[in-house]
Amino acid sequence: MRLTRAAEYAIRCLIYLSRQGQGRLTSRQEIARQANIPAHFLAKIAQDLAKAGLIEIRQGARGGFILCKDPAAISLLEVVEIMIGEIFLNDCVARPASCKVSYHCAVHRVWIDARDQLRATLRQVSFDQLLSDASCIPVHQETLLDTDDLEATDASGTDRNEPFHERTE
Amino acid sequence: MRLTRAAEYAIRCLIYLSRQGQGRLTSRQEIARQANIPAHFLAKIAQDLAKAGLIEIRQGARGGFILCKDPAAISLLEVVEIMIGEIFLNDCVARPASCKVSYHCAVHRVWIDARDQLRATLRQVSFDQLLSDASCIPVHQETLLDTDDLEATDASGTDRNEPFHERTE
DNA sequence: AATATATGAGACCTTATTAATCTTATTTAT
DNA sequence: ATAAATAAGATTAATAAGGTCTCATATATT
Repeated sequence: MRLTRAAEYAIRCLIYLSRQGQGRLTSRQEIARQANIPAHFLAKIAQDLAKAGLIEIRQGARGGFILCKDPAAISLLEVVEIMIGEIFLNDCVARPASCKVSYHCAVHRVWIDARDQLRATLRQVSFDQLLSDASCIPVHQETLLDTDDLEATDASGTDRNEPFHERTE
Repeated sequence: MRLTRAAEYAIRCLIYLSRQGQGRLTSRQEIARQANIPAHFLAKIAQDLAKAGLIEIRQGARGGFILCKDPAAISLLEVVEIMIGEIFLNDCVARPASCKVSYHCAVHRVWIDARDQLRATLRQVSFDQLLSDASCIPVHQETLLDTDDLEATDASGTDRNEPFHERTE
């Protein structure tokens, strides 16, 4: 009963883009590096986010991602469910057909309530509330030095606390 | 983000045993058949429940499971966490070490809150509240006629829905 | 004591999901 | 035209879920 990595990465990606500001283009490589997301994996995640209309993907040289919506208008629930599908906490809620008596079932009702509550909690959180300095990813500080063909150096995330040091080859 | 089948089966098993009443022995086969649980799988699940002290397992001829606690004293949360481990909704809550700034992280706080809320909801539900007629498993159907050679049928239908059955040691 | 009946414990297997990665396009700035 | 970037989907590796099987052990009955 755990969020997937893809969803966590999507949240990190959107936090990063929200900090950049709506409408501003950021390269996939930069996001991958700064938010510590495997670059190729991020490409796939971005496709889901684009399909849902949260970001626009710009191809070609100097391409990247652009946040389409106001961070205040994007809820955490929205992003989570784009990535993992609608939240259900148990099977008989997800597929009522699998449970003949579901409507009357006491257990069923508990899970319905729990689910509704969880979704409400996540729905109340929007991305403008998630931009505080000490968030999951380091605050971007114009590290626009060109690292060319460098893929996200996974490197055990040693740069997560020090996002501002120059990458001296 | 879904409950496992093992946990759903455990809940069904305990509902069945709760209906039988605390202290009353019921064979694994009967529970498996009535609550629609693969019998061998139930054996494995029962071991977890026994280890946690919820049931006692009686081996040998005329063996089976015995509910050790008052259904009112068993919470849904307890059973769920016996089966799937402590509930965490995301990784950085489960393993704070994986997230260097977790204490200050806004996203982290949301998941902490959501988790606490979910656990509180499940904690409030006890098994005596889950015995209503139209629950996930049928109420005491005496359809034990199909399997002839079975004699663990426990003589007559004295298993009414008395929550507090006298302990017949 | 011998036998039949039950479950215990854990190894084993199969399938599904997760988490990436790789490869071959396609698009765009210069 | 070329290099720089992402698109899209196939492929792979690792992990977990869900269930099955086998041998061991315990108990009631004869």
